[in-house]
Amino acid sequence: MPRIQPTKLVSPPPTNASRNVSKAATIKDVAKRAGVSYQTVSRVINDHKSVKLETRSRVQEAIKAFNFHPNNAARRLASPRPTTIGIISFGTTHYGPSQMVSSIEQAARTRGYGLCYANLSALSIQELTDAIQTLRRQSVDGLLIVAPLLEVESASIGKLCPALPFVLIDAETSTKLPFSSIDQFMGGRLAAQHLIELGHQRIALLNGPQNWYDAKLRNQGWRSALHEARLEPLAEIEGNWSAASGYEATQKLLKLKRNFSALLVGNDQMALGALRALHEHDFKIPEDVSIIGFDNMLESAYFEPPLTTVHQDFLTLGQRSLEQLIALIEKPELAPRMQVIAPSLVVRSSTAAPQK
Amino acid sequence: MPRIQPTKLVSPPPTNASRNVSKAATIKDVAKRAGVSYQTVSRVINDHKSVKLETRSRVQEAIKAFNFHPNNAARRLASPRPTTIGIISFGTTHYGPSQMVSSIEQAARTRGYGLCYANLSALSIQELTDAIQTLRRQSVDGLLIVAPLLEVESASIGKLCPALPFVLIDAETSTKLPFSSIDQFMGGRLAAQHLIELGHQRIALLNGPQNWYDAKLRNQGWRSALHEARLEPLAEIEGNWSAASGYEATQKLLKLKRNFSALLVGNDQMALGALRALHEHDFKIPEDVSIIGFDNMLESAYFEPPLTTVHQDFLTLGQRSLEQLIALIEKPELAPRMQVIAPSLVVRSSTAAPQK
DNA sequence: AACTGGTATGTTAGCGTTCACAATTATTTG
DNA sequence: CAAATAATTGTGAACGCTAACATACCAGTT
Repeated sequence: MPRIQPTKLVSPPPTNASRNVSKAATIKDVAKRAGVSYQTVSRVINDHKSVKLETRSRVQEAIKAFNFHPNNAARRLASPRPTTIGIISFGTTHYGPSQMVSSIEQAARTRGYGLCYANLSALSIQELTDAIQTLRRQSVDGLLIVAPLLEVESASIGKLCPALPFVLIDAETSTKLPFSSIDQFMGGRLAAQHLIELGHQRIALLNGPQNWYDAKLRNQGWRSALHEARLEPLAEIEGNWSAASGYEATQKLLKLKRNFSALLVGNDQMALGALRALHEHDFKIPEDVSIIGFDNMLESAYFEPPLTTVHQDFLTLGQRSLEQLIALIEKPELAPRMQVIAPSLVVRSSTAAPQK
Repeated sequence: MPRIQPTKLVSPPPTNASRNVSKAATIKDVAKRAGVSYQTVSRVINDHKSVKLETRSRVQEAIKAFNFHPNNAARRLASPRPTTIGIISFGTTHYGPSQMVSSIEQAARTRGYGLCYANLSALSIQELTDAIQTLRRQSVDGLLIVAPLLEVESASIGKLCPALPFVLIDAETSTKLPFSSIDQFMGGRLAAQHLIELGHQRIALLNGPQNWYDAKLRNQGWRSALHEARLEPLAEIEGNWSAASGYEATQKLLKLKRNFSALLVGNDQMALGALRALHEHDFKIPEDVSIIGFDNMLESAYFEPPLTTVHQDFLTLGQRSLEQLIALIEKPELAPRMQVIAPSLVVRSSTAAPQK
């Protein structure tokens, strides 16, 4: 028999059913169906020991029936247990950062942490503040910052993150903030030493952008090794990490006619551009010019010729820094303050002894 | 005067102060300081109109003083307003996916949404289920899935995401699930047509991994154009997107001695490997062999020689699919179901008419 | 029989916010 | 100037969960 609608209701509010939003089941729905109190359901969810096996399975069945997922917001609110970490990255279209982000995500998931993500579109305090704000709103329990910050920015993070543990990755910090990185200085030295051992004396530098901490350190590493061998760089020029910039920088370098026999390059992508420029001027690599990159990106073994470079283990770095952050969150007093991973040299076919 | 400790307390529980956790300020603390009710503070936070200017600024001051950030967990719990979207990605070390993830993050931030992130380490239903579960726990309001899922997986997402809006990006779906992509088939056709117009007839295919939807479509696009020109592929071989696999595949192809004059390659990285292999066998590019890639990754303009390829606008794709998801969340009935972006051909120096 | 101690469950009170409404004050209007 | 209206502020409840405590039950001790 059709029910008579009260005439007042011209347009009834859309029911959940009609909007297909069908409010998610809660712990109470599950409890009712399983015939227990909601607290028991909570115990099952959290793997609490003191629940009878039979009750437990009954609850689990109900959970499945409702396709129930505990509401994380409520959980966070009710319990101080940390559940989410935030990651701030910069330049994820570059090889290193993107590697790191995915290894961190992987590690976080296995440790039971969720991940919130913010990306910097520029290296400014403003952007950084924004990103931190965004993540704070997500109420993350800790922050992993994968960005080549310089001292100024690093220092301000402490202020931006009161009462929020964080780990800096590849950032400059003299002030004992917790950080993790690969030893860029050492990497630079490895590269330069390799050229020196081959007998090169006329060496030019193709730097990465000097507002990146990594780029600065690599440069210092190169210089340190050169200096030890009583050499001076023949010329020096700066790119922005891209192959395009490597190409242009090398063109400029060639115009200088300084006649270098080897080129130290800030990363593999710029090295690719450099190779291109040298080829256009009919230089043979490595006979006429030796060239060495940095990063050991997957592709560099297939450059023309395969590139000698410095390998960085981004995966390990990502994992280690996550561990460090979790330690910092869970037992602040025991956490290591800093971690540095050593890079290694990968010799391929773009370097050789100079021709006489 | 030293205070005498009660002897019972052997190890006092660490106070908040000693752990430097100093519980974050809440809306009530702010209210008290500003001399208003907590509701008024809430109004200020949410930009509600009916708050007197003077009161508002008083509250804002208090907010600053406490460095107060609204607790998102509580907010979510109390209000149905969506705040967070989840992104599931695969293969972020590749050019396309990483581009997309960062453009999506950018767009989400400006729209006021936070981003939770999960990465698939493999293309399996298991991994997918895991990732969705992880994001569910974060109680995201919608899902963006950047993964080259095949029909099987796409279909199961509907079941895995009951009552959770999502958009598939670059996934195969015949069943009208909301999705967004770049027209891979058309891209394939563009590439093949270019070679055909140059006069090539002996064309070999270097496919991407055929369990990726993109790779399949590109292949179909190639074949469709070849078929129209009454051509058959001379040979066909499969790589896994990496430069390494492109190198190996090309070596195998060369062993077949099928004497191809042009090579259609599934992406730029494999094309890099192919170039390397061909150079090792002293082929001149493009005189002896023309080669064309896919993606137009930043580096491809600096390959040896600069690579002709198919450009995909990942940034736009990322933004559009975010818009689509937000529409789906906010007004489900008005949201577009699908979006397809056209790719374009970029001609550089790796293609030319075949030698007679 | 009364006590211990364990195991299994239920009850109460928040967590920090927003929502719907009630209450107050200021401003207009007839 | 009273009444009506608008602007502003406050109150109670609710969101879904967990923590801490309270209760009930069952051995096994003394």
